[in-house]
Amino acid sequence: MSHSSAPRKTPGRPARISREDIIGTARRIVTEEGAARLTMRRLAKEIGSTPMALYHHVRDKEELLLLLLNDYAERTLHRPELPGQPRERVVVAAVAIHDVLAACPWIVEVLTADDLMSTAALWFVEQIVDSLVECGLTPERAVHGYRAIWYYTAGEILVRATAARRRAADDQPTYRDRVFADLDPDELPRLARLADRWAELTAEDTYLDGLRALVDGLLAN
Amino acid sequence: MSHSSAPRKTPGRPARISREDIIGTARRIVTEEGAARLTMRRLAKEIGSTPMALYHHVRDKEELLLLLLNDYAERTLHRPELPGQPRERVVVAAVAIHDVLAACPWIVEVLTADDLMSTAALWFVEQIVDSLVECGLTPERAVHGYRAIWYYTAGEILVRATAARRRAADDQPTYRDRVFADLDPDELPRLARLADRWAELTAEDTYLDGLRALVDGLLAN
DNA sequence: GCTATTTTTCTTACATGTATAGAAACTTAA
DNA sequence: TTAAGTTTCTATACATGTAAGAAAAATAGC
Repeated sequence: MSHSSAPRKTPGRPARISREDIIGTARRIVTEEGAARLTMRRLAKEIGSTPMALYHHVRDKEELLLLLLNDYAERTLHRPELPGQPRERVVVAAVAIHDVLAACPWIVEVLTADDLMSTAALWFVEQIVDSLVECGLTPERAVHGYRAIWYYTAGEILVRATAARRRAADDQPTYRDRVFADLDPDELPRLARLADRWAELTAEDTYLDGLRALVDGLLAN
Repeated sequence: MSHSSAPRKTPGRPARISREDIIGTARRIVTEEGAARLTMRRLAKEIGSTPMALYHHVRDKEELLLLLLNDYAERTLHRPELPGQPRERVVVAAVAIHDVLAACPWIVEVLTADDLMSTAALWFVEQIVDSLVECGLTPERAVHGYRAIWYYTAGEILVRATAARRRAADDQPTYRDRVFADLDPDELPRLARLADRWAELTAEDTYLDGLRALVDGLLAN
């Protein structure tokens, strides 16, 4: 842990842990035992330090999770072959981001980030914005289009992940199930008729369909 | 608080607090002092009970917040005049839901709900699904279309609310600002050229534009 | 070498959500 | 009247994130 040569230059007590240590250990805990086991105390013990020492390297636990998300993106988000048609490029880039994030359940707590900001993810943002421009949108509308895609993508992941978590935690039927069980067919005829198929229909993965619709709509002008 | 007449029928110790008491008091605390001040201890004290007594009426704090959200929807989500054209109906119904939710910042913590499920909100869901069918979609595709709209709407609110919260908490420039400050123009030319306008562009409210694009795309087949 | 300064770490303490165990207050049946 | 059963409430305890400030370990100036 100590560096014998190369006299230090900065004053102050030398750090015994680094942000990289923290992220690396946190990643190990999360991948081995799940995000629920990642506590500041546990992390500190694993590193051989104290909980409050961590707070000199990360602002709070949320920042730690964001760093973890960037780290995860950096090592899992590989650049795919993008198709030649710009419209398809948008779809493929968005799907790539979506699939990597959706495979990572603990992400929910931080996915409300403004944008994806790891340098790995930025390449995808670039591809999306650039392809939208190539399709004829102004740069401004291309940025807005990318944002709409991001809203849709983040929303899909968040809503589905939360629903899955609630289903896993509950043995009883959901609140939603109870509400749908006794809909008034006069007040809400369409929903009443669909009630018994609602769970099945909303369980289907229609991310790609919605994405294509959104992209088509964005480019329709 | 005591009911003199009408002999009780249920065995067991009579309840001193009700779910309605809890929700009502919680609503008062949240509207008067903000969601951050709503703690189980504070709520219990305000009601004149103990924290753990609340747990016989709500499963946990998350359920309390969900109940609070439904309560809020019930009293704020009024049915608007819907236009005659079904496509416009979809847009107007979605915007109505969006605007009510977006005006309610504390909602973020529970907005990852599967769907909106208050009876007030269900009317809007009915309108959206029914209008999509009237536009020619099958009922199945209409449900999927509604879900896409919900993903987009929830995502927009969550992402924007979280971004606003982070901006409010931070005096320093955001992580995003720092990343955008030194983009490599060779690697990410489009983003580099837009860098200094990114904050401004993403701050614009383009919910309606994105919604119209999505609806157009959903109906384009 | 001694002191001041700076940076990191450690100690202690608090607020919060909630699990657990059991007491209290009812109704019903014997 | 008492015993059993049921529901609600209370007391206590624990894990967690993190604020506040003391302590430690380095450099810089004298």
